[in-house]
Amino acid sequence: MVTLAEVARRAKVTGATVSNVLRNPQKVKPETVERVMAAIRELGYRPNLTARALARGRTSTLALMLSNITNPFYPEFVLAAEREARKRGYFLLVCNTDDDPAITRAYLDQIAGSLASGVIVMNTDLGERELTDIARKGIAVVLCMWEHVQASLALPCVTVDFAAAGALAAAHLSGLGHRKFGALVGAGSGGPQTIRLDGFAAALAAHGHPEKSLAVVQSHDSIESGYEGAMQLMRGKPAVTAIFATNDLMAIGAMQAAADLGKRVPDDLSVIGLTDITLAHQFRPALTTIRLPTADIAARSVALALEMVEGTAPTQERYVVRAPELIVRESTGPRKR
Amino acid sequence: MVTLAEVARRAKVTGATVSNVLRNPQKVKPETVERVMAAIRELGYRPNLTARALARGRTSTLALMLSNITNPFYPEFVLAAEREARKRGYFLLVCNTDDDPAITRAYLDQIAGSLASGVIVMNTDLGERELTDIARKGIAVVLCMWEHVQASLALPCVTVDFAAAGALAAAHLSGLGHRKFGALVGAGSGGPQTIRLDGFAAALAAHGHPEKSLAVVQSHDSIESGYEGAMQLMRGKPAVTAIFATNDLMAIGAMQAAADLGKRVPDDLSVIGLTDITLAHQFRPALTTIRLPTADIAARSVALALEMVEGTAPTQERYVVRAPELIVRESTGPRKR
DNA sequence: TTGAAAGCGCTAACAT
DNA sequence: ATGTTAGCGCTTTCAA
Repeated sequence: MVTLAEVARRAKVTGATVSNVLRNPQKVKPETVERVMAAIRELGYRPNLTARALARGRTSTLALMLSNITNPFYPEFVLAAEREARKRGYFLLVCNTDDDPAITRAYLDQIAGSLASGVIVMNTDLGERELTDIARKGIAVVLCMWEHVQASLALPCVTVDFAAAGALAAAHLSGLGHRKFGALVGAGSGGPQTIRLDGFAAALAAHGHPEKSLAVVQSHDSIESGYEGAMQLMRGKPAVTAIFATNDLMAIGAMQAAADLGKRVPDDLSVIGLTDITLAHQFRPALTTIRLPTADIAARSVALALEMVEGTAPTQERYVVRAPELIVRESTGPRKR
Repeated sequence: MVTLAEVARRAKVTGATVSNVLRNPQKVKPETVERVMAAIRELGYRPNLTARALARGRTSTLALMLSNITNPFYPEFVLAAEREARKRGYFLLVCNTDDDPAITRAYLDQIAGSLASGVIVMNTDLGERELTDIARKGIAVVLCMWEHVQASLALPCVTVDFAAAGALAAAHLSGLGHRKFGALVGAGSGGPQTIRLDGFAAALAAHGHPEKSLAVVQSHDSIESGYEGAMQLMRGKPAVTAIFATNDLMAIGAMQAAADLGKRVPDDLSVIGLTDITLAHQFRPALTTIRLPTADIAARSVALALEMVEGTAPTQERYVVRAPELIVRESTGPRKR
C-alpha cells in the first residue's frame, strides 16, 4: 500500500505538504503541487480513508436506518440518498433493522462508536429519547419521513405532510361522488399510520360525510395484507365504493381483491394509494395515488445530515415538511350508482 | 467520547488489557474481566471502529457494487447480504454504479484506498483486468451472479448456472406442447444476457425444435421494455404461443402486453420468467418462473468475501455455482390447439 | 511556502 | 496475567 509518506519522499517534501496538496492546494506553491501530483500519479497513491477519519475525528460514511429494504419504497429512497451522499464525498451504509429494537440499538451503538458520522433514521421502535442520546454523542441524526413530527422537535426532521396527503385522497374520492369509504391503514414501526388516516377522515368530515360513512381496517404494508383488508372491507355492508390505502402496496392488493370478487376498478370500486412507488404506474389498472416527493426528501435528508456533520447546517432548515401531490390515473372514477 | 484509556484508568489496568477483554477475554483473569466490563458499562464506552480499523489494517465494512438498487432483484439480495454481514460483525456499503464506468471506477478507487476490506461486484462494465488489479491491492473481491463465468476464473465467483436456467424454461414450455417460441432477452452491464438465451435455445434444439421456431427480441430489464418486446414478438407471424423472458420484470411486461392484445395468459399465451423476484408470485396471473437462490447466493458471497478478508477462505470454494429451479404457477399452460 | 511534531484511539508484539 | 511500547496513515497546529 502506498502511503502519504512515500509520496512525500518521492516529491521531496513532507507529509504535511502532500496533505495540503490534497485538500488545500491553494496553500501550496503551484510548482510543488505539480511535483506532488506527479508523485501521486506515478505511485498510484490513494489516501487511506480510515487514517484520515481517525485524524479528523469523523468518517466519510453516513448510515441509513430503515426497517426493510425489500419494501419497494426504500430502494427508490436509497438510490437518491446514495447519489446525494456520493456527490458530497460520502458513502452510504444501509442498515436493515427489521423493526427489531435489538438490531436497531446495536447499529446505533456502533454508529455512536464512530461507524458513521451521521444517521438518517427512517423509522424505529425506539423512543425518541434513545435517539437524542446518540445525537448528544456528536453524531448527526436526522429523522426522515416520520409521521408524528410534532413529537420530535428535538431532532431535525425532513418529512411530508401526511395529514395533507390523506386529505388530498379524501377530496379526490369525495369529488368523484363516493359516499361509502373504506380505509386500509398500514402500520409502520411506530404503530399504525394514523396521521394519514386522520387527515383522510377529517377531510371527509369537512366534505360533509358522516362518520359512519368510513370503515377502517388495520393492515400491514404489503400486497397480501392489502388484499385481505380489502376483502374485509368489501364484505362489509353497505359495501364501500371507494378505498383509500395508506400506502401503494396495500392499494394494489385491494385491486387484486376487487378483481377476485368480480368487481371492476374503477367502475365498481375506486382505489387510491399513497406514496407513488414505481410499481403504482406499472400496475394495471394504473394506480391513482398521492405522490410523496421521495427522491427529493432523500436528497434533502442527506444534505441536512452532512451539513450538520460539517458544521454548516443552517438552523432554519432543521425541520422541513414537503407537500404531497395527487396523481390521477386509472384506478379511481366517478361513483356509478 | 469515552476512550479505551479512560476505561483502563477506571479499571486500574492498561489499555492492552481492556483491548484483550474485548476480543480475547479468555486471556484475562475473570476477576479483571469483571472489573473492566464494569468500567465499560459505567462509562458507556464504545470502541472506536475507525481506530481499530487503522490499527488492524482492515475495516469492518464490505462494499456491494450493483448497477441500480431500484431493480427489485437487488433489494432482496441486499437484505440477505446485509444480514450475513451483520452476523459476522461487518457493515454493508451499498454502491449504485448506474452502469457508469466512471462511478464504478471511483468507488473501486476508494475501496482500494481502504474504504472497505472487501467488495462484492454484481456486474460491471469494467474489464476483469481492472478488478484483478484491485484484488491485487489486498482487497477481497468476489464476483457475484456473473453469467460469463468461464472468463472469470482469476477471481472467486458465486453465481448460478444460467444456461441450466434457460434449459429448464425450454423444457417446461416444450413439455406443454408449444411450438412457436419467443424470447425476450434482457441486458445486464456486460451486454445481453446471452447465456440464459443460449441455454434456452440449446434445450429447445435438444427437444427437437427447429431453429426457426424461436424468435428473439432484445430488451431491457424492465416491465416497460418487456411490454414493448412482447408486442413485437406477438405481432410476428406465425404468432408465438410461449414467451421466455430472461428476467421476471420483462415477463410481467409481456403479460401486460398480452392483456392489451386481448390474449389470455396462459390460455392464448404462456409466459415464463427467470429469477423469481417477490413480485412474480404477487402478480396476476402469478408468474411461472425459474427461481434463482438469491438469498443463498447473497449470503454465500458475503461469507466468501469475509473468509478471504480474515484469511480463512478454503481454496476449494472460490467458485460456487448454484442450481436454478422451475416454479410453476399460473402463467404457463398447455398449448391450446 | 514548507517542515516538525504531536496526536487520533486502538492493536499487537514483546517484556515482565 | 498484565504492562510497555511502537506503530497504523493521516491531519493539524505551530515554527521556521
